[in-house]
Amino acid sequence: MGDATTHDLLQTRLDAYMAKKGLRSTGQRRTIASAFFNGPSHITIEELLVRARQEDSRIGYATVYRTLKLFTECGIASEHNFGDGPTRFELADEGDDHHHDHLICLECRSIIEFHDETIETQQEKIAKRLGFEVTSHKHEIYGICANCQSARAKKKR
Amino acid sequence: MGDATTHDLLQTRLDAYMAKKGLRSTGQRRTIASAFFNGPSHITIEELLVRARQEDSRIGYATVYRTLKLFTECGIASEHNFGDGPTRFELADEGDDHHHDHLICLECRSIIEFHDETIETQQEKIAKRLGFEVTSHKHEIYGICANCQSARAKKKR
DNA sequence: GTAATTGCAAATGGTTTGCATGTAA
DNA sequence: TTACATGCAAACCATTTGCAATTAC
Repeated sequence: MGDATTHDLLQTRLDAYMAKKGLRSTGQRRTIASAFFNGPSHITIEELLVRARQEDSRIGYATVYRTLKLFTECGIASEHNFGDGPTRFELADEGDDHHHDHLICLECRSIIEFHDETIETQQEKIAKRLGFEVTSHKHEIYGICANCQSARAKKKR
Repeated sequence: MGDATTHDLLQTRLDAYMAKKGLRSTGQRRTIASAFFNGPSHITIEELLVRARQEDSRIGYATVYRTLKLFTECGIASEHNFGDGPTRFELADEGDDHHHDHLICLECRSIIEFHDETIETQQEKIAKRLGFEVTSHKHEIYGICANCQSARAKKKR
């Protein structure tokens, strides 16, 4: 993840989607896409706006919202809300077999990604048993990360 | 779930929490508690307000919010937001071993609960491997329920 | 040329809060 | 009698939308 190949793939998917829908490749969209591809993961609209404005200071709030909605629709971005503040966006997984979920530290708000085939499989089994056709899922584990645990232990001493 | 025993248990936990914090047992709180215990699961603040007002028409919006925050804090309610509209509340599970998660139909918005020990265990394993101390988790599967699938099939015919 | 796109500001929806009044203990 | 609780309206925050001006194709 994060290499040129991934970006190319996602860029291609975006281009295809825009072509199919008759959408236009504008300067703002290109700037926001670049900020999104090159910025940190789990980025917010606000953070993205700051980065995009370094390229083009006239970019507006609503445009970033609209553009990220577009990215999500076409499948190159996925959104998560981890229960505090605003929605965060990340590059989409490249396929079902690459899907990842998150552990979120309630103290420092750091985010760790994990992938677990056992859970994915089990989930499918449950859905099938209940006659459910799965579209997507959200699996978030909240807790205290290793770092914050030792910081706490230190404080107590 | 839903039997008198469960309610008694939760009521006791609520009373204990209020006593400990020096909070008062008011008419509004009793009314809202009763509406929550006897109403449908996955209820919204709005729905709860309507029900509570059948008992006491002067109950305000903010009071229901504040009361359900109290219920959540003391552990008798748990909240979920399934991505559309407002937060929904349900009676808390009675222990870690009873924890359940949700399947949500994107078409009819029905909610199915499931419990899976394999997933719970696997989740713990992942957290431990990453040095994470788990506080809570959220596992939601979104898709199309059996009913809506057959309704779709019928439409196509 | 024309339909898509943008920026802005205003609107929205869910939730929280300040404050004067009411009430449980 | 004195905190705590309540109702109301206003504030808040993230997000969406209407619209006139702009721009890609």
